[in-house]
Amino acid sequence: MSHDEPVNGVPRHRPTMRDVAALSGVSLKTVSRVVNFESGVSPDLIARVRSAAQTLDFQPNLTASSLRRSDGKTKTIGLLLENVANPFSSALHRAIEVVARDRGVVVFAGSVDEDQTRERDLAAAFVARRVDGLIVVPAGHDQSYLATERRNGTPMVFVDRPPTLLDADAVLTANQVGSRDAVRHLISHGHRRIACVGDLASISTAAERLAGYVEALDRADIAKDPDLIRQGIRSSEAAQEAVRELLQLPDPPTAIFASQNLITIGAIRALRAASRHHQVALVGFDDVPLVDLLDPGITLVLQDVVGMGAAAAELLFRRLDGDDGPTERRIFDARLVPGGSGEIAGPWPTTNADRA
Amino acid sequence: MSHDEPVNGVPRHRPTMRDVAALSGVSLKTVSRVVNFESGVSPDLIARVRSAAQTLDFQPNLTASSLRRSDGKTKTIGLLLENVANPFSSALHRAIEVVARDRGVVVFAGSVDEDQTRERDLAAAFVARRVDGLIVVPAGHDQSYLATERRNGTPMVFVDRPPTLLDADAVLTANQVGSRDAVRHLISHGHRRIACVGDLASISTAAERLAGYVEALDRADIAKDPDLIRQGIRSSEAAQEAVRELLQLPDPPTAIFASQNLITIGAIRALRAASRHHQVALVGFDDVPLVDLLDPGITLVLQDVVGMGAAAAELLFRRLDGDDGPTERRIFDARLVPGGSGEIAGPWPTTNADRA
DNA sequence: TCAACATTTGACAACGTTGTCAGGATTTGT
DNA sequence: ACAAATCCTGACAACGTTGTCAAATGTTGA
Repeated sequence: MSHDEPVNGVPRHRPTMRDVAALSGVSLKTVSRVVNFESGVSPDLIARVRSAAQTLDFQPNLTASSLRRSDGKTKTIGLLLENVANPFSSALHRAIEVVARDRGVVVFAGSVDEDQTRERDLAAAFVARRVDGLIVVPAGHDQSYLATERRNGTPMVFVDRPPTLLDADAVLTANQVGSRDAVRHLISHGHRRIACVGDLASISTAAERLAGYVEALDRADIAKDPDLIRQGIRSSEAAQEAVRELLQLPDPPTAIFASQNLITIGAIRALRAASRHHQVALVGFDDVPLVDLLDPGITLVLQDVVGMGAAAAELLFRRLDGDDGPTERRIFDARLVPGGSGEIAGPWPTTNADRA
Repeated sequence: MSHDEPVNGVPRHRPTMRDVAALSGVSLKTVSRVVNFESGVSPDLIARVRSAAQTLDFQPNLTASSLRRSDGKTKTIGLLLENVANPFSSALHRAIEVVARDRGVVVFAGSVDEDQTRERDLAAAFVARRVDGLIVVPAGHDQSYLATERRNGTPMVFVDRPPTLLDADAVLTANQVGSRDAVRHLISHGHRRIACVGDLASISTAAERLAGYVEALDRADIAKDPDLIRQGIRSSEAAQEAVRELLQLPDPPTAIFASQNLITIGAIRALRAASRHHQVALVGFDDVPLVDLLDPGITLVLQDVVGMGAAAAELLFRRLDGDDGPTERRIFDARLVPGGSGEIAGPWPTTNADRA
């Protein structure tokens, strides 16, 4: 007796439609029809199939189904994040999941860790599993490896950073405008020696935020001091060290613009360690949890992460629904939220140019 | 001419092994052999197949492959979290991903939102896609719906909360011991009127933490005052309100045990709003970001989330590798980390029973 | 009563891949 | 030079499902 032989009607392997068909005495195709709620099956057979499916606890195999189906859809999307555990990524993940859930679509999520190779490998792993679409926060500077996949008809939406060497939809933050506003805010509170601490210049968001800083200084006719511009900061520890050094300059900054959340955290620690947190102004780009509980509260430039995630998912599903219009680029504003640290007055006259 | 007719050798649909075989002039099976690095193919054919695969940009279809393969593995696991965006969940996710990545396994992640129906639906969605295994932070109190799936051979590991009405592996925190230690810590710092603010009593972790609180009071012969025990708190806002009310009691608590991170945050806000944060002691269970920057810093009981995630993934993969020993239950200690708020002295004599 | 039609059902092939097996080519031993 | 062994390759079926089509049944109209 084979180990697959049914034991009093119950197969020893995971039941298939074939088993349900055998138990209910109908053809395979009829089971398929019942399972897929197709019309034109007699109530009698529907009942028999349902009952057989129930006793066997039959669960349709969606992978086999999507292999055979003409649309080939797996009801699955792939999400490439910087790191599933960081708050920006996981908020995005959540927003996307909510939209996907309504459509019965489940989400593969993975961390790219700012590593180009990981990005390609992960995308390939998702494609190998035939996801219906991809949402990507890219790490590398060349997404041309996705070109064939795009031609094969897989929709993809980029979030936070635009695709490079590939034409695809993107949902972005107005980084430069947000940063310019942040720095203008500091200027309007009497600062002119303003430091900018940022991530790798090769990351597009970091570059745009630096550009916003530069733009604000230029408009206010403030000379840029290279000593006050620290880029390539990869961690909150590095940021803390960078700010510590800034504070020890002969002519230290009276205000700091931190272009990313980990950097903001490092800056807070450095200012506290030097007991300068009530003297040196600070504005950070991107959310930092619980800053409202700090003293002073931290002034932040907030991105609409949830809105961006929802927009990316909706755009992706619109493409899946057949929209093949030209690629879109949706830009979300970043909003300055005063918290205290950004309103510490500097030595120069204050202006109300904030909303000029 | 059909739309699938190859145009100068390049098929108009996503290329399959059949296309690669046609272009390289070998059989389908030989392509399969080359793609899977099977031995016994002549170097000449290997080269021809490789080159054809390259020109067509052939990507093997893993879903078809796992359907046909004898082991049926999809190299995919499903992860049911409370909410992908909360720090506990996403740290777990991350730790699991790291282990899975090494094995070429990708991760479906979804939020259960403390909703029993969502839990079942999400598990069913993962099973329908034939994940190789499941890691579950359960919401409901009956996982018997997974029994057939277990019998079908899908390994599953529960994390943070044990499965109910189902025998399966679990990775848990010693909640009661951790909470008892937290409350004992408060007692040793001179507190006897200690409030306990917790989540729904129906959540096993919340119940265990309450039990730890009770145990500590009992051991110290402190009478339990029902007014000081607030359960069923579902959000940081609710916690803030609950603590506000506690502080207005005729005989208010001198210390608070917050049995979960959102509750800790609510408690911090309430204490600050009442300007009692330097008078009323606070210990929170579970991590809260940036609490070391607060004044006072917050004393926390920390779980080893990363260790738990890694352990869960390793246990799952051991099962996938064929280990069919009895179900295991791994318990991780929770560690009290003094931060300041838990060491605020109470009106009663202090003891050094902390590590009795 | 019988053709024409509508309804319900099932046989069969196919989705893209891999397991089984047999056949042909090549090598080895004598 | 021939049998036996070895190596390489491909034909075919199968994984669990759905699309296509034809057969079987029942119903209607004249």
